[in-house]
Amino acid sequence: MDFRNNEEDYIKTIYTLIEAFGSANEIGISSDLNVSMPTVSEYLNKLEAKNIIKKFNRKIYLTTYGLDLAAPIMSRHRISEVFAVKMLDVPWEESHDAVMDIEHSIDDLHFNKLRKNLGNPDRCPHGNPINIKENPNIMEFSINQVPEGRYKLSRIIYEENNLLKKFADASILPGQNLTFYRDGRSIVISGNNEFKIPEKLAGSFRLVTSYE
Amino acid sequence: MDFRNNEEDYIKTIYTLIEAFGSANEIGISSDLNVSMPTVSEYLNKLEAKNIIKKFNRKIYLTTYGLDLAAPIMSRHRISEVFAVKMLDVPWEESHDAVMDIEHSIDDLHFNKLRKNLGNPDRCPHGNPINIKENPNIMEFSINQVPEGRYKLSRIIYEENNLLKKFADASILPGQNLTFYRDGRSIVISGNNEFKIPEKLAGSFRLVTSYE
DNA sequence: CAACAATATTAGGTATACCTAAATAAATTT
DNA sequence: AAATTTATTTAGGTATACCTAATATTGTTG
Ligand SMILES: [Mn+2]
Ligand SMILES: [Mn+2]
Ligand SMILES: [Mn+2]
Ligand SMILES: [Mn+2]
Repeated sequence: MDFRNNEEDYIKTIYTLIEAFGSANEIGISSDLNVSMPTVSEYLNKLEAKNIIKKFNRKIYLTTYGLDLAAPIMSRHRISEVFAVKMLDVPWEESHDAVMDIEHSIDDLHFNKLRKNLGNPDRCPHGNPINIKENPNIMEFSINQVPEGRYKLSRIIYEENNLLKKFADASILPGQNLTFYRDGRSIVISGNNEFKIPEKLAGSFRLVTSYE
Repeated sequence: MDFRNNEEDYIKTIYTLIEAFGSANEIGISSDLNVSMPTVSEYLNKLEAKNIIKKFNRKIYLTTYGLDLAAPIMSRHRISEVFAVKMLDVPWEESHDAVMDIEHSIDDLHFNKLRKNLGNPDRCPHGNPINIKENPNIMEFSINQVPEGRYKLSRIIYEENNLLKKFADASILPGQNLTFYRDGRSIVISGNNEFKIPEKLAGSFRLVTSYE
């Protein structure tokens, strides 16, 4: 009876799952928001009735209206993460979890001031754009689109704690280089050290060609 | 169905009313928190059952335990106000209202980091101490304790929007000088301009002798 | 001191976001 | 195709913080 998610949390989670993996499903939402499946099912009905999401088969998508709602939500989330890193001394890999209350507690007007006073960042600590409607104009690929090799990490879309920790431990933050190779249904990534992640997560991190 | 107060809000409001006026009552709490009288009555029963408050006649006080709870709550509130002024460009007289969500959304550990990164303030923008258990060792008086005349404003405990605005408009912020005289049941205060406030509020602002 | 005003409480009800247990539907395996 | 596993929904219920209308209590004052 402690954490209660609100509409913004549902939209944020759905947006992120779609951006990372193409669509969202109820299991993913349930595990990201730490609520039971019936709770998700029920909540999605509300979002559907409000024309925020649409389901095809069992895949969940945001409507155009839903995307319009998502833009400022993602922006507030990502500015909050920059704030957490710069003003609360939170390590970048923990910043996603650290802001889950803050992001709802400041309005857009004040978030703009905060962003300015933080030096006008345009990416969150994980490399994701603060303005999702701005096309960053970068040639980004997800791991399943490119051959094994060496790349620069552009961003990590699905900001899951354990995943982020692995990157942090290997000193691979956005902007840094990594090498990867496939091992069956897994992907082995190395920076300062090596770690393995399931192929399912491949869509979540985006790479650019490394010119170094 | 938008704003919902939680236990911290009730404790903060009760603490403030007691500090400003000696005790709290249900009407004061109701108007400060914008909730109906039955809601207050009901909530106070819970706080009493939890040994946080105690009623004598109709006057409400915090227990020792309640005061222990109030200390970090007031601290978070007041650090939030400094943050609002410095990082969100909020005018000092509006900062109290601006932080009503923020103050609940950051834990003590991170509030300490924030405070440090804000330059270790020890007062909120209204002059009130961030650490309420530290005795500021200042000879402070409320208006009903001193003769008419010229004083330095030390702090404004009851941070009510209209009240703060009057001080701001007259350019009297904590640390600045004011002159006052009595006019029946009102008090007339002047800084850059003159305004009148009901005697009831006298306890809320504290003065020190001005040496200028 | 009765009358009126101010303050507080009771009674009965709402919305939101949760939950467990059980049922159903869809996708994978044997 | 039947059996099993995975994903989703239904049914029925909880806690928290609110509300209005009505009633009771206390304080003030003519
Ligand atoms: Mn994040
Ligand atoms: Mn991020
Ligand atoms: Mn305040
Ligand atoms: Mn203050």
